[in-house]
Amino acid sequence: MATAPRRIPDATVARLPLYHRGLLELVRLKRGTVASEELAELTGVNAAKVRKDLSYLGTYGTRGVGYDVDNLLHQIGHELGLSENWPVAIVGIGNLGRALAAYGGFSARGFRIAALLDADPAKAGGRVGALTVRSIDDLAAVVASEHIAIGIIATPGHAAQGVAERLVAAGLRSILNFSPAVLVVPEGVAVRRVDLAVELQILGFYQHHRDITRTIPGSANTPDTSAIAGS
Amino acid sequence: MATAPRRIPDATVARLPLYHRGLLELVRLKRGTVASEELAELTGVNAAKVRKDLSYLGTYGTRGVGYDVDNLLHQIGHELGLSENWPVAIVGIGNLGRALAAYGGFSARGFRIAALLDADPAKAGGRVGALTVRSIDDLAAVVASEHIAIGIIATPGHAAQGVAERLVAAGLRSILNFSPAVLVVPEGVAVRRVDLAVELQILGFYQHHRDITRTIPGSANTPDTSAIAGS
DNA sequence: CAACGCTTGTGAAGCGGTGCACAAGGTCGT
DNA sequence: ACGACCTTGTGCACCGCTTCACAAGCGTTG
Repeated sequence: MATAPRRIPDATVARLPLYHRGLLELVRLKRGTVASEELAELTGVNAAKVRKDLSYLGTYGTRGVGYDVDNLLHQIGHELGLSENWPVAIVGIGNLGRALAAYGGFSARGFRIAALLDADPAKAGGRVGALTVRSIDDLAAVVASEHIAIGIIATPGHAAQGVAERLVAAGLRSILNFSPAVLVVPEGVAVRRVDLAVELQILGFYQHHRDITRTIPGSANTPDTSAIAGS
Repeated sequence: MATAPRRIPDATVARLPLYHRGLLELVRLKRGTVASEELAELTGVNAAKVRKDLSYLGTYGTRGVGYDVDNLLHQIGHELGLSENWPVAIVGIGNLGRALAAYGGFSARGFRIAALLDADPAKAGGRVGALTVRSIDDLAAVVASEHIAIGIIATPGHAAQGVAERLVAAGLRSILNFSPAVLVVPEGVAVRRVDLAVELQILGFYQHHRDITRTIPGSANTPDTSAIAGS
């Protein structure tokens, strides 16, 4: 009944969803057990790392056999708090907010879009799928009545900090920020930032430097670009 | 004229876009110079880290004064290959693909959506903003004629690997993958994966564990949650 | 022109994560 | 029942990144 005693490293936490998805795939294929080697290949992770990661959750494997797919899936789901079916609110119903609201991938992975909010009075009252867009002023009421656990910010950058403060004031402690702004929040509030342009810029850097080194045949000793493909 | 001699660590590369955006903000505020301490606060990064990161680019700061905003912005932009104005193709014009196509943030950061592609014949020929959706079968021709440098995959997971292979076959070496699939690509091809559900699941983990430890008053010694807010 | 204050740039220590290599401990066939 | 085989779980060495602390260097002021 006791939770796993060990503290789980952040890097491992970030990979658990990956394993979770891989296991979902294996369930679909009716596979009963899986070896770390196979799960590693499926998720693009080193096999030793897979075993070490899973060992943090407890001893759920069987030596000589592998891991029971159903059981492992359940354990990881439990660790991620997936059974909670977290209600999520999206703030900012522009192009991105609408796309997120319509994205089917969330419900299959333990999340339910429970509310849509926007500051624009013209948008309030409009419908997106099965939900009605509400005013940001109703935030506190919506968070309470829908038991919202996680807030997604999909506003322009200049509005993000203000929205974050209102989310925190409403009691939320988990924020997913799609705006390019860097949020300042009180200690204890978790923020993850996904900046679409940043991802492109990182790719741009490597592309640019590949181009440069290719035009300089002298220094073409390929300094381990495998790290790129591996990331 | 020579490029900075030192190899730039991956972790630093991932932060350069952050600094770049912070500097854009400072330009807007007409600030002439900026100290590492201030840039650190603006980007949520440790000041020593800022200095070390910038030192990889060369010596662009002035002791006792700080960094010249315009110059530093230019240097980082150059390092990121930003002046290239990379032409980008989006494959998969569903909700997410359309939102990405309409996202204004790209053009301001050195990227231009130059082509939209989809496998669904019903979608080909349709218009999104100023662009016409083309068939995925035209991929090679489009990449060549538009000089596409980066491909964005916004298809469902089951189609992603196939699309990736076609992108690589067309000569692309940089892929941004929004599908939940883990792509297998040849060495030398850079892939970055942004899984929206994964980000939520990571938040779910921390939320879940906060809830657990809060209900167990004994172990409430707050083991450095600043790492959460800091990430 | 010299002394002072401020900020950079970096040596070095510390930390977390990775990956190897192997013992421990199962299963399966005979 | 026993031995061969397989896969987990983990100790350990390594590596890259982070962070501190401070000397070096620039501008400014008296």
